[in-house]
Amino acid sequence: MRVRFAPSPTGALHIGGARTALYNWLLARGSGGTLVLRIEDTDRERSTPENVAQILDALTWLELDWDEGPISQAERGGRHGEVLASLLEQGLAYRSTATADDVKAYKAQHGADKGFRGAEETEGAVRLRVPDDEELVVQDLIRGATTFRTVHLDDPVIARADGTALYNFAVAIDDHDAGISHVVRGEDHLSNTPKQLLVYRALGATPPAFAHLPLLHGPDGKKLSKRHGAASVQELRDAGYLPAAIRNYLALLGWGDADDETIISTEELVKRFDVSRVSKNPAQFDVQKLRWLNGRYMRELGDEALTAALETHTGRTGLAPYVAISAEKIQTLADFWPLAGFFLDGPADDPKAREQWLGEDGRAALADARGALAGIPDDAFTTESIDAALRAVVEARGAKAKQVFQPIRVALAGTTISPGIFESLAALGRDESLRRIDAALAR
RNA sequence: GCCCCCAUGGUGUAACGGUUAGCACGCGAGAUUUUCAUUCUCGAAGCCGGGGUUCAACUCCCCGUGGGGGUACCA
Repeated sequence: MRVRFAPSPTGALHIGGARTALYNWLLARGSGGTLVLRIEDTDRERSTPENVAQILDALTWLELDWDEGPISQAERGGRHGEVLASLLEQGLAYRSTATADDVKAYKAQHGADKGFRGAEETEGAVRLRVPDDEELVVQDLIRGATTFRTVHLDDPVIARADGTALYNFAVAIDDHDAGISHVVRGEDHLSNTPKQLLVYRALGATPPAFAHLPLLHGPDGKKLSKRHGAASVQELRDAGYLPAAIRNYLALLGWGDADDETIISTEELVKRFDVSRVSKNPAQFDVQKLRWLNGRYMRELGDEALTAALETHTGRTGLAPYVAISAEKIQTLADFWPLAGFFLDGPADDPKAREQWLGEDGRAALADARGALAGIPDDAFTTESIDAALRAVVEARGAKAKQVFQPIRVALAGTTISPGIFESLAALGRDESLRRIDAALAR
């Protein structure tokens, strides 16, 4: 089995593209086949080296490796020209200067459902001759057979007037030459497939097996965009998601197993993935579920690996003491700093928190707490001893726990949200804790 | 307009002719609790509509409706 993945070099790797890449990868890895990466760079505007590099970078970060490629248009141009000349010579294609308006006029005359048939000229773009009335059947691994009648099909332009190949022509030749057996791509290509089938036929080649994936939408049913959380793999990376979590989420977004488990390792995914079970419905990207899943993956990482990931993501070091006590409170790597940054950068400034918890009562409680904490020797400043000391303060004051704990929290973190208060004090150390409490008391 | 695809709760999916229509996220309630979370328990919420076929239809067929895609000298 030879599977090919052919992203378009638009710069960012869109989530839909990432899912397509994943499915191709799972298919190839699951079958012990080969994954061929080809860049669909027949578009002259978009195919910049920078854009191609970005796509490759995103795939690498997602840990979706490939066996061959990337193959690009530059190295294929000669071959495309060869085939083109041959088709022209055989009369399977012809030159035409017909424009989109000419096609419209043709339909106005012959009927809206009649495909455009041009007259042969000596110059212009190259169009493929489409048979009069024939049924072209796309055998799709997901949808079964889809029939297109050639009467409805316009003679497609396969090359520009300057002889450079267009997508529908180039893909077929490239895939055929690369010996591709499976083409898995977005549903937006389904309607183009009959044109490609015609190219395969002109080549005298057997077409590969196709699988057209449903498209992805944002929460509002519209096209996925940045305001939906993230639209590209690059954005997901910046937002602090883990590749493994994204792979798991994407796999489940449009595919389901008979035993419906939610958390599936990539290894397990490779074993179980089956293209024919891919859903036919377009799916909406749900950031909430991705966040939840990512949280699970982060906690499964363990303190050491999570610390490493967080240090890479934040660009800071010495995070280890704060990671373990924060892990259960964050869902993405980006969630960490707002929660635990105060350990290293000092308390945040939240006037509302101060107002609510450092009023007269709060300060009194804080003063008592300070006394209790100061009574703990420096080498015994542990979660346990802090716990005991503070609970004694709560009891002595006849207060509710939060009436004592929240003022301390605000003194240390500046906000009302932080890791556990005993753990936070212990992580900060006796001296720094007392210093921050004094500072809060002095305000 | 024309061509093609699709249709299970808010979201992603499972069941594929006979089930109280399952699971997960989210949501609501409760338990745990020092905040926020985590974890656990319980709950609300679904087969687009109409015709067939069949003893029986979410499952098969047709029509309608709705959504999506294509219709470029883009990919």
